[in-house]
Amino acid sequence: MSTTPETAPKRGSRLPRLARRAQLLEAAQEVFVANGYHAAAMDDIADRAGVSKPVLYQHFPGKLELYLALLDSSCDAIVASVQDALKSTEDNKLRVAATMHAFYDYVANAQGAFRLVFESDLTNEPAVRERVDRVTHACAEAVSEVISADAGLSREQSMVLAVSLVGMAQVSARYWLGAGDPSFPQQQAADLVASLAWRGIRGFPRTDT
Amino acid sequence: MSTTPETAPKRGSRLPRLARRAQLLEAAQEVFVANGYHAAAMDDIADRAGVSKPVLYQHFPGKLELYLALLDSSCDAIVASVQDALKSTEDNKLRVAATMHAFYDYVANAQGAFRLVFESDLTNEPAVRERVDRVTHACAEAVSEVISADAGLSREQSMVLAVSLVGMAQVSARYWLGAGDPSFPQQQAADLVASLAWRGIRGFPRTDT
DNA sequence: GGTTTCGTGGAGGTCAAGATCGGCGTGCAA
DNA sequence: TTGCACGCCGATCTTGACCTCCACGAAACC
Repeated sequence: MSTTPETAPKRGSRLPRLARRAQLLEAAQEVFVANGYHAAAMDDIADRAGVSKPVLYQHFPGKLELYLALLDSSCDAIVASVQDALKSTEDNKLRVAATMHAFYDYVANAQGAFRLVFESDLTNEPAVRERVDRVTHACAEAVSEVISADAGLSREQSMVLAVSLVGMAQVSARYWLGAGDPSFPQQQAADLVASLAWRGIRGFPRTDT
Repeated sequence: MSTTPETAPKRGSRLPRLARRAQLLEAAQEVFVANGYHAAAMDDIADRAGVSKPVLYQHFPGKLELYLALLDSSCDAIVASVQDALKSTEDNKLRVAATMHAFYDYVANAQGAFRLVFESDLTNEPAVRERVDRVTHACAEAVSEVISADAGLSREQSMVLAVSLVGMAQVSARYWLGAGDPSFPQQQAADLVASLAWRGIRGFPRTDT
């Protein structure tokens, strides 16, 4: 009848509010990444954090807000990473490589946070859709500025090219991660795709065959 | 305007089994495309088809099976389209262009069936994940054969490049469709991205700067 | 050391959505 | 004309997940 008298590792320990919130966010990210939004239950998140559900609801108004908090972090992370990569040099070839590596780093690390952005199962929710689209748009816009500055293309044209490069990075990085081939390391894959991107984009708008 | 010009779905009219099934599939595709899997209710699908829910369950065992039937059609369509495009010529530059146009055609037409493949919100379901991954894999493999035949790269390398090109086509086509800019027609966008892809992939494995 | 306060925990309400049963009407055959 | 068979519909059930209510215990303060 009585619960285990000896103190469980985390069960029952009181934490400062911010620490508790951080712990809840971490637990929620693990569950959302592993199961997606719909298959993730608030019970699972609370259990994973070692607390009960009311505690969760004292920190977040609902499941959607909890998800959006994590999604915002993930979106900000990848966008900032890409922007930093683009600002890291003035050599466009190195820029392409740095940006490609930024995508691969993000996919390979960040505890799978990329799944929240690139594999969300809540894209019908307008708030989610808006954030996910914003990531592609922001990354592409940063790339597009570099393209249009050097190539003299129209805004729509350079945006389509930029989105193409972003899609290339995003899809290939996810494929590389899913393949999980240890004989094909991250650096090598990212460099290969970066060379593909650079060969494609350099020299625009030359139209030779 | 409704996209059903002639079929008069009168409430209470009896249809042959196959015709009814086709009608149900069409209605289900509209609802799934518009709302995604989770937000789509079986009631909505039945209403859209002008029948009641029991009829739906007499044709399909459950919601998942109905979805998978549609998903299979969409997957087969895009894979076949890409394979046809690759077989349509022996000139690799034209191959790239034809394949890119295949993606753009698929996204622009097919009543939004591409959403089932590229924007599914049921990727946590293994059966769905398997089919969606299979599309990218099959398309990339077809592209990869052409690449490795001409470039002498390893299988893993040519697959990563092929997946990159597929991702480029897929993401840029969806972006172009979402932008909905009438002054930037499909043909022009597809050609632009095709030229990006061709500049990138031609001449591999040259490694000059 | 006692009291007060606040956070925690288990048990429960509510509701939406997938999945199913008793009437009903139509068309065919005798 | 009339009985029969078959497919369709309204109404219902159940499940599962999000979201709160009543006891307990630990910390803080005088």
